[in-house]
Amino acid sequence: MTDTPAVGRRERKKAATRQAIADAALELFLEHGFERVSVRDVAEKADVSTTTLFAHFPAKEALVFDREAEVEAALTAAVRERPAGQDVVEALRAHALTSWVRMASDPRRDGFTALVEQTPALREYGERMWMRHAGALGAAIAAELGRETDDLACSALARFVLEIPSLATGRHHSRATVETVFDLLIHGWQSSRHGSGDRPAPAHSPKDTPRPAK
Amino acid sequence: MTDTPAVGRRERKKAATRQAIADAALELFLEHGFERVSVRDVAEKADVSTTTLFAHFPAKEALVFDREAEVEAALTAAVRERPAGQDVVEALRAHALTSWVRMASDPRRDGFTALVEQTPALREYGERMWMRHAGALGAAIAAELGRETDDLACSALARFVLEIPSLATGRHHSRATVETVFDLLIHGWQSSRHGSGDRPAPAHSPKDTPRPAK
DNA sequence: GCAGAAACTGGAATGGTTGCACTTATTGAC
DNA sequence: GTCAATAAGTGCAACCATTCCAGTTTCTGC
Repeated sequence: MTDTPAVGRRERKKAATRQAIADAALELFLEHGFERVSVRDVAEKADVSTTTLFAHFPAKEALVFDREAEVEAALTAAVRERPAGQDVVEALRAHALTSWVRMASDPRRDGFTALVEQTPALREYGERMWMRHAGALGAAIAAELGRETDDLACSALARFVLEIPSLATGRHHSRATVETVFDLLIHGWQSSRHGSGDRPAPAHSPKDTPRPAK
Repeated sequence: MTDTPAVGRRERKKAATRQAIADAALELFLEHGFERVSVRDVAEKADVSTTTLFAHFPAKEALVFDREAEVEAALTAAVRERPAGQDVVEALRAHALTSWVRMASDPRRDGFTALVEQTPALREYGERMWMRHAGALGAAIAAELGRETDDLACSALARFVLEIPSLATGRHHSRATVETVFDLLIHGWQSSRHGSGDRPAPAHSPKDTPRPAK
């Protein structure tokens, strides 16, 4: 009785419908597998028409990744509202470590993670999902640095950072992955010639034909 | 009558069929647009069944990008057969400049380029296509450097390099794009604070507190 | 209240993709 | 040459995601 918090009944119902669809989808996918469940099944279980389902989600794969909007908001917020004096890249690293690594190691998400990693269509969709945010992130970075909105270096940095989740899948130590890739981004490939690295000639090299040119 | 070059009639015919399909597809797409041509149309024009079409290409979009295999081969060859003493990254930059930039500016490809850029499904498929080579390229780099096949830095480098074509689309000076991104990759973000860039702080803060630690 | 917008519905159509049972062509071995 | 094995191709029907359409119901602002 106390609050009419500016969100009307309509909006609430819409959100509820959306949530019902996403919940139904995840449950069915987890139980039977993504490709063995049709969108009609999902719509059925959520008690809506398939038309409605597609009014809320642009594709079957999107049913699994609700939350895109929030993820992008968090991403740009991480650079825009970073602690005073903090480097943009540093802010991104911090965000990656707190948000992504934490999420990856949350046991409640194990089923979800397994589902995505075992379903090619979902892995692919997930990777593209990250890249869809590259524009927004690049623009945010550029804005912070006072460069043109489509500044190449900023766009590139955004894309590279957003490759990290994809690079991390299938690797055990996701924290170390984040750290390593950020080191590479900050200091460049040049400095990454650690111990074992970059003396292509000495060890085994029959592969150095002195002058092929072309 | 002189050569039986180890490729039998069967293989030749198969290749011919594949080519006929790709040719028919490109011609129809260029004339009517990608989405207004159905795979059945393409099959029809190439005088094969749609079943056969899908035996040669895994998806409608793939009809446009035949040549994937060659592209990947060229990519790994670029690092494997680079001039003696040349850095791996240098070899990749050279490859990018000669192969990609040249291709982008070839007027014979204008129609093709326009088709891809104007069709979201094709742009997307094209971007994913590059990333599909990341595994092979990363492995090739790792092999050259004597690291583990799935070495993180190598995988990351491969992916970052393969982002370049996508970053370059829509930008005028594709050569400059390649150069800039390689500079970023080699020397790192730290060094990319060029002239116009890095004094966004006037308003709220000097953002380089050297040690916020963690 | 009421008009208009927005959410939702049911069903049919479109079109990419796959499965199946079958024919035809090529090959390698005898 | 003959033949069996195999790969390429066929035609068709089915599947399913996605969209279109023509409504109906439900909110919202006035």
